[in-house]
Amino acid sequence: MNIGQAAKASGVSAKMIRYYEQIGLIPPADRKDSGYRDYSDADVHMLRFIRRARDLGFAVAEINALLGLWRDRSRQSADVKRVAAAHIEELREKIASLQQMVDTLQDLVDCCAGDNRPDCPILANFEEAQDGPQAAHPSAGLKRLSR
Amino acid sequence: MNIGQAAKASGVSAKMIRYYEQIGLIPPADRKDSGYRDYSDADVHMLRFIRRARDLGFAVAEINALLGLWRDRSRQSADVKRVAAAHIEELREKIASLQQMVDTLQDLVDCCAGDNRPDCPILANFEEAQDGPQAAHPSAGLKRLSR
DNA sequence: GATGGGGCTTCCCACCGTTGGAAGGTCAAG
DNA sequence: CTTGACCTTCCAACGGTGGGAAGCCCCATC
Repeated sequence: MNIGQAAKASGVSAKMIRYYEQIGLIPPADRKDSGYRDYSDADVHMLRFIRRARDLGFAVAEINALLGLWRDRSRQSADVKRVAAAHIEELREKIASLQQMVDTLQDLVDCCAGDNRPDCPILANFEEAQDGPQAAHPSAGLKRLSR
Repeated sequence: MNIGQAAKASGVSAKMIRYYEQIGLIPPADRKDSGYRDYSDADVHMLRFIRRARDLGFAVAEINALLGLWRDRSRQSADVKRVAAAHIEELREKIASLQQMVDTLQDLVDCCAGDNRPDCPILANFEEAQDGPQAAHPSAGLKRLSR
């Protein structure tokens, strides 16, 4: 199976499949004599797994952990649950931070006449507001996975 | 005033100040004979404005628009309001998408025993789930601002 | 057998915002 | 004069994804 077929079957673009291979998230694909990558149904299955995890917002490094658990038939579901719960927590924090922005902005917007006069509490706030929260950023990067 | 002072006073890092200048979000700073950038209180004021806007999640392109309105003494508050409202909408969509992930994941986590056995509904779902939503992506990039 | 078209290969570049570092010039205090 | 803190420019990286060029491969059709 060529990379294009695997892409269609898994929902992961050919570009991303090559990228995942490059960073070591997935093992190097077999090659045909022509040099073309050759994918099995099992490979596609794995790609679908990855796609699902990405759709749920897992970062590549987290997916790497999940893939490890997935392949490990003697895993403990507690480990999977822990990874998922941690991710939920990250998502909730992101949501809270975004929601905070929305609340602040909505207050400002509600105070703004929104007419043809120049006076605007939104701009006024932007001018005057003191040092903000400068939201802690996540970091936790992956440089190169396994291998 | 050196860039370091301006950074401290505005809450925008020196690195970012140079970057904002480079992409044209802010005009090139005056230079002293030494070649050092020289900032006025007005410059710092503008940087604080930018910082506030970034803290509220505005993208650089949006800040560019806001800065234009800020400088325009004959602006109409309706224009500002429109930009802010549009941004709120973006934020809400992002939140909704994140919340959707949380909901799905929470259901899965709730179903997971989280013990020492390998059976895990989370992994099972990742294996089986059909084609997901593949969330529409925002795009709308800034290549180079003004000038 | 030749030609064409579509898929595959690798490679580099872009996005966005931010941080880090290297190599060198400047400034102020000791 | 030396030291150290600051400034300058340039280059690279991070996450993940898409775009495109140059060249090879495979298959079908003439």
